[in-house]
Formats: sequence, structure tokens, C-alpha cells
Amino acid sequence: MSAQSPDTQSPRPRIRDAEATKSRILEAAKKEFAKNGLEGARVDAIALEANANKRMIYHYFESKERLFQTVLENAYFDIRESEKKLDLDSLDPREALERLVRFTWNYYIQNPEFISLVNSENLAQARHLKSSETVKIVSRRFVGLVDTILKRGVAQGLFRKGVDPVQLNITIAAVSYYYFTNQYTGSIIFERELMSEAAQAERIRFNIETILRIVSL
Amino acid sequence: MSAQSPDTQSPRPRIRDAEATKSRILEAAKKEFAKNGLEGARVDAIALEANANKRMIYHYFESKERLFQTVLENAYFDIRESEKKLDLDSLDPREALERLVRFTWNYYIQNPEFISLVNSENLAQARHLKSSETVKIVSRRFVGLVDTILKRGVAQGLFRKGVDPVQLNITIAAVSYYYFTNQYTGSIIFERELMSEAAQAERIRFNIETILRIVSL
Amino acid sequence: MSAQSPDTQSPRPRIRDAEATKSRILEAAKKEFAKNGLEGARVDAIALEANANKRMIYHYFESKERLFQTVLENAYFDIRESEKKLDLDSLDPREALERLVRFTWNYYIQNPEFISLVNSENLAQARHLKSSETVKIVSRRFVGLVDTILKRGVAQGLFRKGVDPVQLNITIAAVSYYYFTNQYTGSIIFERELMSEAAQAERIRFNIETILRIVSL
Amino acid sequence: MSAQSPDTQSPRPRIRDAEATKSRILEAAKKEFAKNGLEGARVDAIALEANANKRMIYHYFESKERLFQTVLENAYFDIRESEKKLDLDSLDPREALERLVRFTWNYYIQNPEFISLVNSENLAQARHLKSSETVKIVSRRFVGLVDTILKRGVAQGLFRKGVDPVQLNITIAAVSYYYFTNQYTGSIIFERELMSEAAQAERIRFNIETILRIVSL
DNA sequence: TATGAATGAGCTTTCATTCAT
DNA sequence: AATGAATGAAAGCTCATTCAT
Repeated sequence: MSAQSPDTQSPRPRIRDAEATKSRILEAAKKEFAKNGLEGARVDAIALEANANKRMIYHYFESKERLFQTVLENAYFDIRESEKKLDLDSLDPREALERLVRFTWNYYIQNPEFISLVNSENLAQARHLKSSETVKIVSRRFVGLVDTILKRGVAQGLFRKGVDPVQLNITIAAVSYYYFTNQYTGSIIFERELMSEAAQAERIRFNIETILRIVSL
Repeated sequence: MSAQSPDTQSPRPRIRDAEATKSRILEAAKKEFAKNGLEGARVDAIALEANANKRMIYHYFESKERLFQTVLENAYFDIRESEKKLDLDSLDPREALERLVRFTWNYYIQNPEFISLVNSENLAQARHLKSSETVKIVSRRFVGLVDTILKRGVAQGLFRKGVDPVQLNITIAAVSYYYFTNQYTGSIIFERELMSEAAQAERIRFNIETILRIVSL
Repeated sequence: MSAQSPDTQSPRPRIRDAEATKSRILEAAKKEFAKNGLEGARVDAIALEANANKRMIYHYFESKERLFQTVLENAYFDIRESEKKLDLDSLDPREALERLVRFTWNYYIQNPEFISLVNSENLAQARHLKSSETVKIVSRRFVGLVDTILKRGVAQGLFRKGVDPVQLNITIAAVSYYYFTNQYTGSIIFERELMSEAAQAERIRFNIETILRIVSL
Repeated sequence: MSAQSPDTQSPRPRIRDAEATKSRILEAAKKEFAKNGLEGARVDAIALEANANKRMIYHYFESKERLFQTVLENAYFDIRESEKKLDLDSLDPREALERLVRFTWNYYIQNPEFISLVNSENLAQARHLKSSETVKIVSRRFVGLVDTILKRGVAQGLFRKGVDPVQLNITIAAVSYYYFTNQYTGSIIFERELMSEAAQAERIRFNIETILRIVSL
């Protein structure tokens, strides 16, 4: 049981490292919540996957609900951090939009938990996000992104006037998000494999076309 | 919904009417599953709401999982039935698309459970839909709808060629669906009331514009 | 459901025949109780197997417990009736014993439920038999059987004196009964197929030998 | 039975001792299964009797069925352990057989659950034993016991040749086992008190006689 | 006589959480 | 910091039995 000698190299470090334990728990929790939803997730499963003790979860995160909140906040924080690195201001407005659409798509691909977590939070009517200051702060920055691109496009005579940046923002998310979140039912309804490489490439192209047509003169 | 006479709210329908009981259970289950997800839904709560006995649920539907499947099949059946009544073929292709976008929006408004159920099913990786023949059959009809409109539009020189009807179909759903399913987190992220009458009207307009621009020459 | 027209010949007679229904229920109950024990037996399963309505069971037999009692009484009645037909008094005492041993064996083979029912009743500490007059009456006759054979054997100088007929009776039953009731665990413990034709023949021979040795001079 | 000190009956053993808890559960389960059978046994009753939490039962034993399996394996293990201590090889073959018959009898008297558990397992068609390696191993040793005695008896000119040790083994068990398992119905059928001290002594004598007559020249 | 609908009590099992060390 | 033992509440589900026709 406790046969770890302290100085030999252990494959899975039981070293008393609070930060490491916390982050292992968070990683495991993200997976479990994404896979099974808030209600479906099992604290036991998280502890097992995190190679941690169940008691630790309560020690660090107080409750399952709070753990979910932390996972969710981190998820929002991460996506906003990634967006910051896009450097859209240096690009031609049309290319900036295209890059943003591609980025959104790729982010969902590489972080499939994100969508699932957001769905869970919406099922819970965003009750965890409501009390989260962090999320509100990082979100503000993000909404400004599209607004800037639109204004630059209009100034350069490339885009039409009057496009609401929030509506556009929502639509950029929607055309990718929906495709992923509904991939399982969609594959059945449309009797088509929606997640093959080819199908994905086609969808990205379609989405870029859609967004550019929205802003075009 | 059910055959209750409207002015006498029967306190305890001990009437021995299997069909009525079944449909009360289904109605209650739809609500509960929509509100709390598949895992979060409580069989007790369904029985209570249906003014039925828990035992009856198992008698008629075998298990919670099967009950969910039935609810889901009915939901798909209902939306497809409503679409059938749209009579789009008699309209100008542009008007037909507009009506379809509006219909989709209104259906989600009037049947908020639909989105929630579909989300739950996707969390479950569509395992209930997979074994459902009913859904596959009713879906086939529906996919043809947009295809017909597109072809008519192209023939009349109103729409460009080469628009994939499945992609368009998905996009029509996406721009409405996403708005609803993410209304709670969205309201926080965008710091804007997304479900007010005005906000809704604006979104519908934006969506119609989006869809028409996709097909325009 | 109730589409039986009264005058056409129906494959499974739904004719209102109380005796037939009762006996179908009894037959089904015997099987179910034998297979699953008193607790393990399911009233539903009995009704299904009997091609009868569950309500009928309660109509005719009052409760599951009383149904079990009736089944058990019948089982005892049947075995005693069969024994009566053996006509042992006309045989040589040794042959009479042999026939009795063979009969016991064969009865268990042909009525495997008997053993199982008796086991169930013993688990219930014979609480159903206690109140049964029928069983006490038919049993009395039976105990006399062996006593008569023994006396005849002693009189003819074939058997030794002083063998207790009750002990012998018990032993005759024991050497067969145990073999059957423990056939499943026995096959594992002894790593031997106990129920093959050859194994059975061998056991019968051994049992006859055992019983005859008990009484021999 | 367990490690409770004899004079202080501890009202609520909240001691955090996994082994003790497990063995209390096993002891209680043995009683409950013996009394009510596999189906009739109540997990609640076991928890109560074990002075443990119902949750602990599932923690340690996974399911009611597995708990039964463990109880059963232990029961077989215990009887075989006791037999090992008999030291039959040092005795005269006839005395060895007598001792074995007496031992069997006494073991059933002192461990009345054993018979009941075995009966339950046979009702279940030995499905728990099938997957138990432990039982198969301990059984092998036991079967050799009688074989050795028989061979020694034949070598010394005391027993006849050709007696199958397995048949003898079964018969030794049968004449005691049947008496106990059928004590309740037997007392009614034979209208005789079968479990009095005198009745028992008489039965033991009869059984020893029976077994010795089987092997005698 | 016969039946399908309905039920309350209670079953096994699961879960998030807390206790003791 | 870390852990295994323990628990109350409640979940899904099953059962013998009764009701209404």
C-alpha cells in the first residue's frame, strides 16, 4: 500500500505536491465531466483517473459542483488565451475572419471537452458561470476582436456597414459548434459520416464562405 | 396535450385508461429529461408529474433508458410532422427558405425540450437513436426538403449552383439551435439579454439574411 | 386480445373451465417453485406459463404462499398414490425392498420437482405442511409399507431382527434423494459427471446393495 | 466467532478495521443466507446483524450474489479444514470409518448453516461454485480420504474389494445430510421427533452400522 | 369466469460526502 | 498532505397484491 520508498524514482509520483495533485484532478475531471455530463460524472472515476484520493478532491475543491465550476472556468480561460495569440490585427480583414473561423474549428477539434462542458453548463442554466468573475473578464476582451475586424473591413471598403459584431460572433461559433455537438445525431439523420477528414474539410470551406458572404458588400 | 377536460383538473386520474396514462407519462418524461438531462432526470419526479405510479413507467416503458428513447423518437417524429405541413413547394424559393428559417426558430421556441433532448442524446453519442428505425425513416423525407428548394431556385436563376443541401440544412439549424442552446452562457459572455423579444427578432432577421446570402448569386 | 369467438375451436382454450384453469396454474406453479424456490418464484411467471391471468391465481389460491402449499400437498399426494400401486406384498421381501429402492429412484427422476419442493419446504421449516391434514393422512399409510416388508423378511428368516423401519425408510430415501439434490455441487466436488446413464445405473446398484446389507443377517 | 472481546459487547463497532468488518459481514451473511436462502436473504438484514453499513457490503463484496459465493467458499473451506484434522490414517480402518461418520454428523450439528447453504447452491445449479477454484482444490484432498481408508481395510483383510470410494463417500454424507435437511418435513411425515438427543444417538448408531455393513466382507 | 390497470412496500444498488488516522 | 473506512440518502427497479370492469 504505502511501500513507496521516498528516494527511489517512483513511476507515478506520490510526492506531496499539492499543485501537481490539483492539476491531475482537474485534468481528470475535465475528461469525466465532458464524457458524462455534470450529473453523469462520477467522483470515484475522477479520483481513479487522477491517480488521487477521493478525499483530496474534497480537500481542494470542496464539492463536485465547485470542481465543475473550476473546470469550466479554466476551459473558458484557455480558449480566450488561445484567441489572444491569433494576432488578427496584422491581417487583411477577410483573412482575419477566415483565420478566426479556422481557429474556432480547430480549437473544437483539439479540445472536444470544451463543447461538452459548455453544453452541461447550459443544461444547468449557467448557474456556475453566474458567480464567476474570471469568465466575465476574459470574455470582454474576446467580444472586441470581431468588432475590430469588422470596423477595419468597413473602413477599407471591403465589408458592408451595419453588421452586428455580436450576431456575427455568435454565427461564427454556431456553424462550427453545432456541427460538433450534433455529430452523433447528425450522422444518423443525414445518413452521412460527418467526421471524416473530407467531410470536415468541406464543412470548413462552407463555413468560411458563409461568414464572408455575411459581411460582403 | 392529453385528454383531460379543461375545466375539471382531475386530482387523481384513477381512470383505467392505458393510452392516457402512457401519454401522461411521456409528457412528464419529456419535461423532466429536458430539464435535467438523461442522468439528472428522476423517475420519481416523472411519476409524480404524470400523476401516475412509478411502477406504471416500468410496466409500459421497461426502463428509464427506453423511456428516454421513446420520448426522443416522438420528439423527432413531431418536428418532422410539423415540417411536412409547411407546404414550401408552393412558394417562391427565397420565401420558402425564409419560411423554413422562421419555422425552425419558432419550433425551437415553442418546443424548448427538443433542443435539450437532442443535446442529451448527443452526450450519449446517439446510442438510443441508433436502434430507432422510426427516426431514420422520418428523417429521409426531411432532408429532401431543402434540396428541392435549392434546385427550384437554381432553375429559376435565383440561386447560385453548387450549394450542398446538407451543408445548408445544417447551417439553417445551427444558426438557430446554437442561439438557444447557448442562451445561458451566451447571456453572460456577451453581457446582453439574448432572449428578449427584440433580441429574438433581430436574430431571426440576421439568420434569414445569412441563409439567403449563402445561396445568392 | 379478446377476439376468441365462442364457437370456433381455439388452440388454447379460453373456455371458462374452472378446473382446467386451476390445474394449468398448479402445473405451472410446480415448475416455477421447483426451479426457483418459494422466494425466487414469480407469480407473473406462473401466470404466463399457465396461460392464465394473474388475477386468477389469487382468485383460486388466495396467495402465493397458499398456492405453494397446494402444490406441495399435491406432490406428496402423488408420490404416495404411486407407492400404493407398487404391490409389494406379493413379492419376496428382498425383491420388495429392491423394487422400493428402484421405485424411489425412478420417481425422483421422473418428478424432479418433488425434491426441489421438499427442499423449499424444509427451508421454510415445514410451515406449510404443519397445517396440512391431507399430508399427514397419506403419510401414515406409507410408513407402514417398509414395516410390513421387514416383518415378512424376519418371519421368513431372511432379514435380521431389530431393524427400525423408520430408520430404514429414511435411509432408502436418503441414498437416492441426496444424490439428486446435490447433483450440481456433487459434480464439482467429485469432478465426475453424476447424472449420466452409466453413473445412474451404478448408483442404483450401490443403493440396492446398501439397503439389502442393512437388513441381511 | 469474530475478534470481539467476550465480556464487552460493543454497541457500535465504529472501529476502522476493514478485516473485522468484513468478517462480521460474512458471519451475518452466513446466518441470513442459511435461514432464508439466496433469494430470501435480505441485504438490509445482513447489514443490521453485522452491525455494519449496507454500503460496506457492496464495497467489500460487490453484490449479493458475490457475497453468497464468498460465504459458500468459506463454508467448503472450513469443512475441509476440519476433516484434515481428523487424523484417520493412524486408526484401524473400521474405527476410521466410524470416526468419519461421527465427524460428518457432528459437523452438520455444529454448523447447521452448511447444509442450508449447499441446498441453496444446488437450487442455483451450482453456478457460484463453478467459477470457484478454491473449492475445487480443497475438494480434491477430501475425496482421497475415504479411498485411503478403503484400501487399508482391504489390505488388512477387513473390507471387501470393489467398493467405489466415491459412492461410499456420497453415502456417508447422504445418510446424515438427508436426516438434517429433511428434519422438518420428516418430523411431520413420520410423526416422530427426529431431533431429540435420543433420536440423534439412534440415528448415528444406525448410520455407522450402515456404512460398516457396506464395506464388510 | 376472466382480465388489464394500478399500487405500496421494499428490494438491490449507487452516490456524494465525511470520519478517523 | 494524504488515505481507507464508513455512511445517509436516494436512486432505479421489482414484487405480490388489489381495483375496476
